[in-house]
Order: sequence, then C-alpha cells, then structure tokens
Amino acid sequence: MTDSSVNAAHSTIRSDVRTRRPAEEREAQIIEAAFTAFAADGLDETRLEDIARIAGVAKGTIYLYFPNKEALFREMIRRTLVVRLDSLEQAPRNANALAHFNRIVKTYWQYVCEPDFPVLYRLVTGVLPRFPELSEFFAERVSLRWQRLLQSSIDACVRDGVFGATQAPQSARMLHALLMQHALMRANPTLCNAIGLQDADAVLDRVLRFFMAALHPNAPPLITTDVSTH
Amino acid sequence: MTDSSVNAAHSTIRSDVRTRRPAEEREAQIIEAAFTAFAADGLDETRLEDIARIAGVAKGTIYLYFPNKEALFREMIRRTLVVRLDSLEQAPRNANALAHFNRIVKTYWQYVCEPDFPVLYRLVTGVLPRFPELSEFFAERVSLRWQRLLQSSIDACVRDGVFGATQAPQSARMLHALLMQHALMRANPTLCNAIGLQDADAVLDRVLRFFMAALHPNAPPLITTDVSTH
DNA sequence: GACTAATGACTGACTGGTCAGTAAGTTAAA
DNA sequence: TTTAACTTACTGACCAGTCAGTCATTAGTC
Repeated sequence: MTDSSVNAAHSTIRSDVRTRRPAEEREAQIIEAAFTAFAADGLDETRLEDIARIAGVAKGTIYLYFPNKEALFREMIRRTLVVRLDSLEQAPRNANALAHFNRIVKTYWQYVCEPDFPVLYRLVTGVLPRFPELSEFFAERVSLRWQRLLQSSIDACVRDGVFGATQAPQSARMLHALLMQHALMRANPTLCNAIGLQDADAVLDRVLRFFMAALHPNAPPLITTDVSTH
Repeated sequence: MTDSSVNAAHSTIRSDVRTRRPAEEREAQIIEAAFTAFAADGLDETRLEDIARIAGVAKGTIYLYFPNKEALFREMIRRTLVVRLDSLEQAPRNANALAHFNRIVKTYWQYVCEPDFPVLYRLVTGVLPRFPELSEFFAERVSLRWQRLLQSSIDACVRDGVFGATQAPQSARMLHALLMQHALMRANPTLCNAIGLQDADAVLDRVLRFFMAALHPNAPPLITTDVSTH
C-alpha cells in the first residue's frame, strides 16, 4: 500500500524508479536502449531523452555511465558487434575438411543474417567519416576475421582434393563478398521483392552451390601467373 | 580597381559575388558543392553555410533553388547517382554474346569503381530510415538495373554455349554481389591494405575468372529442382 | 531489531550554443 | 525604372550536457 501510493504519485510509466541497480546491469540496460533508438533513427536523429525513456532511466543517468553521446554510440557498436568466434577459431581442424568448411560458412551466414547485423552495418558505414576507428574495428572484427577463417578451411579442402587448385585468399574474398552482399540485400525489402530472394537457407544453398562450382576440380584453374608471394 | 576593392573589403574567397547566373548553372553549382560537403561530413554534420561557401554563394541563395536541406540532399543523390545506361540498354544485342557480356561488366565495374560511388552508397545507406524512397531509388537505378542487364547478357551467353546451363537471374545476382562488394572493399583503406587488394583492373580480372569458372560448361550445373517459373 | 547518519545513484529543470530557415535590404541586368 | 537574383542579419526551435537536489540503500550504533 505505502510504496505503491508513492509510485502512483508519479506520471512516469517507469516501474523501477529510483531503484538502484548494479552498475553493469544499468550499463547494459542503456546500451540495449541505445541500440534500439539508434537503429530506428540513426546517430544524429536520436535524442538522448529517447534512449533514457526506452532504458527507463533519466537522461542524467546516462552521463554517469558514458561521457557523452558519441562515446555511448561507439561503445554500443563495439559491444553489439563482437561475437564469439573463439570457439570456431579453436575448433579442431583434423576433422573432415569439407564438414569444417561447411560449419564455418553456416556460422558466418547465421551471423550476418541476424536482423541486428545489417542495422550495425548501416550505422557504422553511415558515420564513417566521423568514426574511422569504428570502420577499422568492423573490418578487423567482421570482414578480416571471417575471411581468415574461410581461407584456412578452403586451404584444407584444397589439400584434401575437395576443391580444385586455387588461391585461398582470393576464394575466401569471393565467398565473403557473396555472403555479405546477399545478407545486405536480404535486409532491403525493395530488392527482396524485386528479385524474389528466398529464405536464408535457400539463399545460402544457392551461394554455396555457385562457389562450389567455381572451385570444382573440373573447373578451369583460378590460379594466374601474377602470384604475389611477398 | 573599383570592383576589386569592393571584393577586397570582404573576407570571402568568392569571385563572382552577386553575378547573376542562369538558374540551371546555379543549381548545378549548388548540387556539386552539396556533394562535396555531404561526402565529407554526412547529412547532419554538414552546415548549409559550408555548402554555400563551397558553391560561392550566400546561404539564402540555396533557398531560392531548394525548399530545404533535406530536399537538396535528396536531389543531390538523385542527380549524382543517375548515369547513362540508356546507351547500353539500347546497344545492339546481335553482336558476339561474350563480347557484349564483357562490355556490360566492364562498364558496371567502371561505374562502381569511380570514387563517387562508394560515397553515394554510404550516404544513402546512412540515412535509410529517414529517406526510404532514396533506398528504393538506389535499388532500382543501380542494383536492379544492372542485374537485369547482366541477366539478359548471361542468357545470351548460355544460348551461345559460352556458359553452361544456369539460371540467369541467380548468376546475375552472384556477379552483381561480387562486383558491388569488391567495389566497396576497394573504398576501405583498412581492408585494402590488409587483404592486398590490387588495382581495379586486376580485381575485375579475378572476379571475372571466378565467375567464369562457376559458369563454365564443364562445371557441375547450377540449376536445382525448385525452379520458379511463375 | 530499531533507529540514525552517511552515501552516492539517480533525477530533471535549466542553460548556452548551434543552425535551419526567413525576411528585409541591395545590386546587377533588362 | 523595374525586376528578380542575391545577400546579410536575424530569429527561435532544438538539444547535448550540467548540476543542485532527492531519496533508496547501507553501515554504524545502541
């Protein structure tokens, strides 16, 4: 009775007004709200008041955890983008090469097919001139990391004779380009409707089929004379 | 003497102060300045004063040609993005199929390799939630248009037996994805240095080689059972 | 267990700077 | 002289960031 009447005096919809929370919990709460708000409106069109409202805190509270709006944005991107690749990178390599390759491709595809991914991609590319370090972070943590993983497992497949002779870095880049671009296309309703892009599994199937065809032992070799071995 | 002293009183670098110009010329002048400014700082970080300064006019002048900042941005994107595809679309098709294919791919590649292209891509994707119609415009004028062109010329190549049996829409999508993604990667210095992306011609060569290998008559067929013929 | 003092997490009204858009004034061209 | 292209000075809405105040929680005392 007593506490409920106190809360009822406020017009706020917040339920946990002035309830202290552990610092990490509050921070996560704000980061999550920031993602929602920034995803909907972009960096500049998002008001800190909006983020505060979604997080269920006051605007001032945000400044207890982040020095300013840009820092909050940066931190939100970094935390939301990072995924557990460690388990894959430390996965046993002595298993069947093609199975290993398929596992990596599938995990990558699942990652870029999550609805959050195209949103983060858009946010990062949208503020590129202001946050070049975010672009580098994205390149390192997403593009390069996956390309290296793909590359080593393609190498293994070539050694096993599953794929024909090829330069793994180039092939990894091709596969990366195919997967990334298809994931981005899938996030664009106009494109999806126009070109009849199917569900995620079907798209992955098509891409893999195409990639396999190019690397098939019967296909003409992709290796050229200008091999750069520096 | 007289006019130069008048100008010297100002601290502006403008040379043609208060010189009347044909409406179209002024408009183009402002659009061009808008591209420069928006490319450097993005939509929100660009001040109309900056655009005015670059264009060599006063801020008020901009409002004689565009109702507001957003309209200027929209118009800048639309005009800068549009390229002459008509000549290609009306080009004779009865020529050698592979030569025609190569011509289209090369033109596409030149288009997306121009430094302006990644900038426009970034600007459009960055403001996607605010200007969904710009995204549609981009999809229609760039992605779909080129994919249709590629598709029809791939079809011709298949009929001529240069490529193995394939579904042209899917293959066009693959080639589009490869070219687009490589063009975007080329615009990212971090990625370029890390994966040693060469000059435009070499990259195109690699991509085409990969694509040709996948569509080579000896490669396993890409056609699946779920052919959608509606 | 009950009462009090101290703490610091949290709040939200306020401020100061910024800048899109406007309107009145100015000048070149017809 | 008239017209309209162009300029300049101005305005007011907007919002990131601040800070004095509030109160839930905890530690200390009896």
